[in-house]
Amino acid sequence: MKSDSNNSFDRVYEIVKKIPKGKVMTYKQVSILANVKTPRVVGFALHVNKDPQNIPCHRVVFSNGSLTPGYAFGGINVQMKKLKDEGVKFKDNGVVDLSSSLQ
DNA sequence: GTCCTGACGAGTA
DNA sequence: GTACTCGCCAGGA
Repeated sequence: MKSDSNNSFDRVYEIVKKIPKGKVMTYKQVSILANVKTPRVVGFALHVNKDPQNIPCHRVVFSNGSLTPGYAFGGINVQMKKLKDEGVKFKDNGVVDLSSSLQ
């Protein structure tokens, strides 16, 4: 029957799960790779993520490098801490340095 | 079956 | 340079 990545949501999960450690991806990038029309679906997919332990939502950031405001794991500070711990570089404004961390 | 909301992005004023 | 609005899709009530 249908494969795992047959739905847009599953595709988003596949992409996010494939983000390497120390790297981040923007909602737009995920939406394009997942073949979704709007990045909004990506955010919604992560919001209803069924495998938060396998889906590093903290590696998905805004196209401007900002972190997710509604981080479901604890908050932006936790998200930032995790990303820093993985080797992701941050700028002085508290946003991810996409120039070095963008997948 | 229908309406509203929602973790965004880009364009325009 | 900043702020606001519009468009898009999917899920839940």
